[in-house]
Amino acid sequence: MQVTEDKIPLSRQRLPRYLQGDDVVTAAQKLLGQYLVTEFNGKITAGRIVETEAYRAPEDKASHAYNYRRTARTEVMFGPSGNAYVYLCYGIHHLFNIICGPPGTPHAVLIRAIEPTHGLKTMMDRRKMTKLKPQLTAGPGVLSRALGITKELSGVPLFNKESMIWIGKGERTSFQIHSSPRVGIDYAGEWVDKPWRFRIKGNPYTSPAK
DNA sequence: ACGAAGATTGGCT
DNA sequence: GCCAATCTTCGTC
Repeated sequence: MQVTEDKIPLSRQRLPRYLQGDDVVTAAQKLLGQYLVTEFNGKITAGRIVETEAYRAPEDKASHAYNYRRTARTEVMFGPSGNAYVYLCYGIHHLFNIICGPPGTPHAVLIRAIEPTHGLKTMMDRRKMTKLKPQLTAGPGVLSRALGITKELSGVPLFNKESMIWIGKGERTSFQIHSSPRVGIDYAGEWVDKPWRFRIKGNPYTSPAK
């Protein structure tokens, strides 16, 4: 598998308007094709976002912030849009979200998969992999591990000049978006069926279908 | 080669 | 007690 590095711009950007409005479903689609980038100890790792899910609290039962539920964990979702929300799943996996919506509205977009583009060797070291395979970053838990993202980063701004993590502007390329129901939320009643999972059609780095 | 099944931990109600 | 993603192991083709 060949991946071309370095040609792709990873430049930081200012907080886009679509993250501040109340349409988190559109925001989840607009984030496809952009780059999720981290830099720790001078090591840059990045990948193109190829799969997302929208979470629309307070109405959305599948969200941790359903019905404005505030806990130590969810508190950052009530903070500024454009910040990170990172939580622990199964006590092991750190799942990365981008906070969206008008002030006080706890919308979020979960990043479910990226296509690795920069720092492949560093990512494979972190994942203890010797051969490049899609499972390097195809899945919300493994992508965080590859990029070095942990819940310590929950609440940090993604659109300022200094963060160790940011959203790099993607080049304008055309692709088809495939939408389907979200996964792992069987308890969420009527919200189970909303087609709020978005993926770049045909991309091999999207997480396994269910 | 591929799929199903089982084991695993922390945050919440 | 309920919720969740991934790795490993063990079938079957």
